[in-house]
Amino acid sequence: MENMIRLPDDETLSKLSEFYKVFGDYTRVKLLCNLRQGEMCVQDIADSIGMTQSAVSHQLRILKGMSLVTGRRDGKTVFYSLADDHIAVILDMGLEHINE
Amino acid sequence: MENMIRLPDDETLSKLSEFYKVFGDYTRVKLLCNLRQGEMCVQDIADSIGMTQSAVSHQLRILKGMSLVTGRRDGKTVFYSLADDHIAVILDMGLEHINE
DNA sequence: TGAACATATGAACAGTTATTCATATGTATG
DNA sequence: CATACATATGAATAACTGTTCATATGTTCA
Repeated sequence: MENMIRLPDDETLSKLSEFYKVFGDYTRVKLLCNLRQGEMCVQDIADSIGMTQSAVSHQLRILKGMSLVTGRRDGKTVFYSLADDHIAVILDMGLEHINE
Repeated sequence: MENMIRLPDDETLSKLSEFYKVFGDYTRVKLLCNLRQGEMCVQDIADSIGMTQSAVSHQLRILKGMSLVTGRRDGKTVFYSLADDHIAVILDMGLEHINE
């Protein structure tokens, strides 16, 4: 019965929905797919997805808050990358799902 | 370079974010976790997650529209279940992620 | 230290979304 | 066919969310 998972408690479910919510926005998912290729700095992300620096920074804060990305400062610039493998797997599952 | 995935085009990204958006709601994710255990009818879902029949039905329509669940009618009642394995994998990845 | 650059943040507005309530549709059975 | 039951749907409202604009913080280098 490996497939049987107990129903998570309310707090876990709440965190879970907050976690997925982060993927549920065009800008953020585009941002994540960009980072899937490797780390990028804020302005390059902004240019790549056609968004202002401010908007990207706001979104990065959300992504960082949910531990989807991590930032690494190098002088003036901050380089962001995906926090862990779960994120890439979720992106892949999503892409597979919509390609059916 | 198995890990290298081309950046999806805008339409794909849009679909992708719409897909994840469905997970990004407490009621829906609770609903999905319930269905993870096996198929359920609408009223039982409503009772289980403490929500009105109407609210659940509205959410199920969204979930069905995005092919996250499928419905099977048996007489008066309709039984819903997860549409495919991607959904369960995504739920598992999410749970693993927040338990860290 | 002061100027220039990269990033972060706060407030406000516009657009979106989930629930509720009322009601409609679909199905079985007397 | 009429009633009862399960589910679905439409409209309205209240709450939430993402972007913009202005500005603040942090960092380098002359």
